[in-house]
Amino acid sequence: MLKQLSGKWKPQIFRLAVNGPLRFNALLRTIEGTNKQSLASSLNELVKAEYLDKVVIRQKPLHIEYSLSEKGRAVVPLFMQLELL
Amino acid sequence: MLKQLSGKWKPQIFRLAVNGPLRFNALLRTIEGTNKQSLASSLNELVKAEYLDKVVIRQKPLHIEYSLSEKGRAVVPLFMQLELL
DNA sequence: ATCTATGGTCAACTTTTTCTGACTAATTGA
DNA sequence: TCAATTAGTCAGAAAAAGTTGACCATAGAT
Repeated sequence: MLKQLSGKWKPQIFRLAVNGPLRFNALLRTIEGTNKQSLASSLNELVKAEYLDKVVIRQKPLHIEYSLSEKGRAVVPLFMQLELL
Repeated sequence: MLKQLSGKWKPQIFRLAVNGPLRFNALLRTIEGTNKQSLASSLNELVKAEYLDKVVIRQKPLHIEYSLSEKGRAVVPLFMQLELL
């Protein structure tokens, strides 16, 4: 579990995901110091571990959204408590 | 926070610490596949992050005990919940 | 005095993780 | 048609984490 969420960028991705769906290039711009490769593998791992859902949005600019899955949302309140300690 | 508890051996150390004070060589024997160096730096980091207290026991066989600090004990119930997800 | 147990440290090496730069491929706008 | 935005992949380099084996110092038992 800790292993699934550990990594240099996963915590930040997780935090941002709480505020709504994420898009690849938006993350790349908002998370300072990161890079495509790391971001891509972090996102893939979070999807594989079922914390995030990856959805292709077939609209105006065809794009992809990463949003918290049910499992992902379940972990949020616990994390918030951990952060208060 | 996740960073402070991530590492190959820290989760196991933490789990064992819940059952009572830990001793260096005992850990080295009970955690399979580990080694002095990794154990030493994991313990030091956990002490630095104040999850563990390091206490020198001045008794029969003078030794050192690592036990959960208040902060460490506070995290335990949250971890138990996380593991149920 | 020597051996064992305590709890380490140190330098060098290996493995894993992260970063960099080049490249791809589909879609959209001018 | 050309350029930009979307979302990546790939190979190699660099950095971080983990492992190994040698060594050290104290204390207790033989």
